[in-house]
Amino acid sequence: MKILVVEDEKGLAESIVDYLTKEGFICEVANTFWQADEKVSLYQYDCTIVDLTLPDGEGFGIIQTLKKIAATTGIIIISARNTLEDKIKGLEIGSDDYMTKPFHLSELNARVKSLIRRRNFGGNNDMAWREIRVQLQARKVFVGEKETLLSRKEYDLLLYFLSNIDVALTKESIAEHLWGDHMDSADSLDMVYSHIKNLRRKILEKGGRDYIQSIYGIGYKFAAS
Amino acid sequence: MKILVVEDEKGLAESIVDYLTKEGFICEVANTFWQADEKVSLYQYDCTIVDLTLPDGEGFGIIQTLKKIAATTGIIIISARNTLEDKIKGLEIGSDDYMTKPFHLSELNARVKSLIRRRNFGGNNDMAWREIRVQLQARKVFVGEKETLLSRKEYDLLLYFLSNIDVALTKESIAEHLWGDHMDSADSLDMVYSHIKNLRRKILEKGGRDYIQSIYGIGYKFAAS
DNA sequence: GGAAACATTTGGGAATTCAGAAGAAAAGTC
DNA sequence: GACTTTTCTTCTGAATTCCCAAATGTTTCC
Repeated sequence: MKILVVEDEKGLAESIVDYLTKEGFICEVANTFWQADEKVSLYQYDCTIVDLTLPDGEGFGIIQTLKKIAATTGIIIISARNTLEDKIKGLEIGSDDYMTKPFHLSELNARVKSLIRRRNFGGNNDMAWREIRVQLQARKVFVGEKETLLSRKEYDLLLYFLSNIDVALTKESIAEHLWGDHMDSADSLDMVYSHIKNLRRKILEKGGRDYIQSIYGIGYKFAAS
Repeated sequence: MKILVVEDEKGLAESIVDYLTKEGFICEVANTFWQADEKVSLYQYDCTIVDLTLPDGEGFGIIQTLKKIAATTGIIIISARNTLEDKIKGLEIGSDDYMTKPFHLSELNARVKSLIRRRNFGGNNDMAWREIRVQLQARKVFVGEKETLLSRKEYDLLLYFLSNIDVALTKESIAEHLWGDHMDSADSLDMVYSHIKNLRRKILEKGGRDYIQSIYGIGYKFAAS
């Protein structure tokens, strides 16, 4: 899961990233609205956290822009202003949640998780395809009737596949999804191989079929036969 | 997909080419604006990456020239200058995107892909003609109801044919499309024969008709009877 | 018929992927 | 904090796939 943090205070941005990274999210930071705009149009994020009080622009405008560019991104506003009008306006305009400074990181974390659950998977909290089934809120993965325990990377990888059934994914886009954009393309290939291998093994061990197809020179595809 | 990199710093040019080549693009380099001019007027590129700060000329002029010569080419400017005016001017003049040095190669890659996606209208569409059908997203090729597995070159070749139905393609333009212009013209012809043959075989094997017509002395044409 | 162009076959070699294991890092436990 | 356990990363060599080049056979054109 990838999160974009739009915040100009370096200290705050850093502590948010620290916290959320430890929670298993891939985090990236934009210091200005302009940067945020660019990043959102280039990459996909599961959630965007926006501080409304940045120096370089009118706050509410950017929310609408973000919405337009990437309709799939959930948005959480953080703001120093605590007026009810602002809150309502924020929600009306398209943000999904609203927090006022100061706040506890643990609360932000909880809201992010709740938001991602809500957005990506509507009311039903499972993803399923063939005999593979994932309970998102419980973070459990089943192969047929048997549960298999996946590590964080394996879990993220499986979810990435499940939300891209029958689509050819390049090794690079997989790497980018699992580690963010700070990775050297060359270095990350071995890691991708490794995690693919582990995921395959764990699914096979539970009696599942190997749906991860290798595409020579390209990457992988999750598909039936 | 072919990309032209206009950059005089050998090191930077090389690392860009390395990275994008691994991503599956065909890359060529021009060290000067003059060279770039020539190349663009001779060949077709899906995207041109231009460093504005080359020694041999006024930067913005070349963008307009490129646009005029090859309106179909997407243009990404890279520049050391970070002023807003430059950025705006660049976009006004007809570039599609703007990056400031230094940048991550992964970001450049993302921008190239996003640009190509934009230009090709979504890119998620299928291509089909007679009983040949290609699902671009899944990178699947069907002949009638049967799927056939193509290697990278074969796949590229088929796509080239499908986007040039009923058009006579010279062997040279095919070679140039598959390998770029760093090929010895003589050597590459045999390779073209080879890949043509493999593509033919794979389509015939699945019960398809042979739509690749040889035109003696010229090249090939993808057409019905 | 002869020369040029095209087609097919083959094998070496490069690039890519895989499997196993060991080392490094992180997380959990007492 | 020191220990164990898990996860992540890196490394090695083997296996696979594909690309290319050369040799040979076939067709087309004049």
